[in-house]
Amino acid sequence: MAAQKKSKDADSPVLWERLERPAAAPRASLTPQKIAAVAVRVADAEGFAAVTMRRLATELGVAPMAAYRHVSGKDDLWALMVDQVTAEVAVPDEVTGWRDSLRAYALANRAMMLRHPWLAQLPTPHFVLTPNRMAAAERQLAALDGHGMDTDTMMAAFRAVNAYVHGAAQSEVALRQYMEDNGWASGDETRRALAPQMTYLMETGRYPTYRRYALGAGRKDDAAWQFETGLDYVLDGIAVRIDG
Amino acid sequence: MAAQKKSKDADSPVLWERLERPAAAPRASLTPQKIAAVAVRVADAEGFAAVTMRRLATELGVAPMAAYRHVSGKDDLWALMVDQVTAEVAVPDEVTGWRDSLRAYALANRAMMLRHPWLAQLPTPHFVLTPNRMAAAERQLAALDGHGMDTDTMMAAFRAVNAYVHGAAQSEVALRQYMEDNGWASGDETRRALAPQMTYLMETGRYPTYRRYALGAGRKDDAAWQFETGLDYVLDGIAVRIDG
DNA sequence: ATTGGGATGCGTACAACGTACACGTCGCTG
DNA sequence: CAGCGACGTGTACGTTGTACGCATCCCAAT
Repeated sequence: MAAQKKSKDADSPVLWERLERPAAAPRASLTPQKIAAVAVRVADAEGFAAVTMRRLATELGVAPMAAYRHVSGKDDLWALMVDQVTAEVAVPDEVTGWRDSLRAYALANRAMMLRHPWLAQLPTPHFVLTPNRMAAAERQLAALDGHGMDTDTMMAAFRAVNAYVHGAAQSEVALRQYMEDNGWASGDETRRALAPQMTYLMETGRYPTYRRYALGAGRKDDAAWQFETGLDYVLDGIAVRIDG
Repeated sequence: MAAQKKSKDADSPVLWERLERPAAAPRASLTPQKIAAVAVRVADAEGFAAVTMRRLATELGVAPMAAYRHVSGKDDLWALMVDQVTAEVAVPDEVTGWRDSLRAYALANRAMMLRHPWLAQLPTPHFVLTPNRMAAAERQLAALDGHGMDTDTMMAAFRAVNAYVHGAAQSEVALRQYMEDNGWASGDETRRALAPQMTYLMETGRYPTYRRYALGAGRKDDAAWQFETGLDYVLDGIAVRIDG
């Protein structure tokens, strides 16, 4: 039953093939960082779904399986991608005071997430214990220190800001993506497209307060204002524990 | 060129096969709701990854492609799943006052997300305009109404709570999953496992404030306290605009 | 100089997935 | 009872993640 072994050894019939080989590949061309960098570039440009191991391989000019020597799989890759973009979030040293510091951190974080929308679609926030994250935490905890909060409370404050920022940025990204997927370029256009469903819902009479918002609000498309307003709530709430 | 048509008609050689057929399938056994319900059950029990079209089919006792008559694909399915669990978040009518109302909403939402951890891993929050979501929004906006905020501000407050809840619950789920994936059952066990990395980081001397937290904090494992403390920040921040 | 071994990249291969498409089969309505 | 639309089935294709063994290279010790 044993079929003859595939013979592609030395003097095989297709010897000439061997002359076509890349001959002497430059070694150590791959590193986890390079792979992650390419992955981030692809994700930024074409979305999360475009990041496949094969795609990265071709992008790196390398065989499909090559990357597996450096990352154990997609999970690893995601963690590296997250770590890389996390490094982009920095608060300048000039910023002092707990409130300015947290605020700058939040804004930088939002900007980063809007630059890398795929972050919001990662299977699970790979928050792991990375130096970049630790540095951010230390910076903010230090800013909160010395105002009479115990360490638990300080961490809770930092966490609260983080949670808000993450949630708000995520919903912002989701809205943008939803609009893009449907080809709606502006808030007005979106509302026009959604008008039928909306008027149907409104005519049930069950949403009077929402109706007033839909008709009368003026900041419906001002994502930055919405983000900062919400952020101010969080910061004000922290201020109550600190200053008051 | 046309090859002979596949003949599995009436008097085919394998006539007997036909006797094995399910004979008279009860009709209209599938509905989008039933499909979504099964999907939610599978996701709850075995995680997001276990929800495949084929799995749902076998679970429903039906051929792999059957479900596609009722949902256009996975995206549709996800939207239905989200809508279904969204219905679980309800604030009892007895609850009055903007703060109690928002608080109850937030807690119910967190509980729901912990019951359905896969929600945090959905490719993108399918927040769409569903009746369930509209009802929740109306309820909270109404609670916020009559305190001198304009509609933009009211919506910003609701959104802020939503963003915080979503972000906080998501990170809570992520932590749980991370621990589960590594087989760590408690916070202590987790810290023991992570101790090497942690002491390494601490010995760099770059994280003094974090160090104090790691050594001295007492609420590190009290997820509910952390959630509610952060929530109180948000609510306090809103209170500033309302009460004074 | 030789040679061995560990690190790196390649090729093949497989199972599982989403889903397109054409087909049988049912129940209802004329 | 004829036919038509809704429903479930079967087959099939392209894509994905990745296991596994082999080929090749660099470096170090002889």
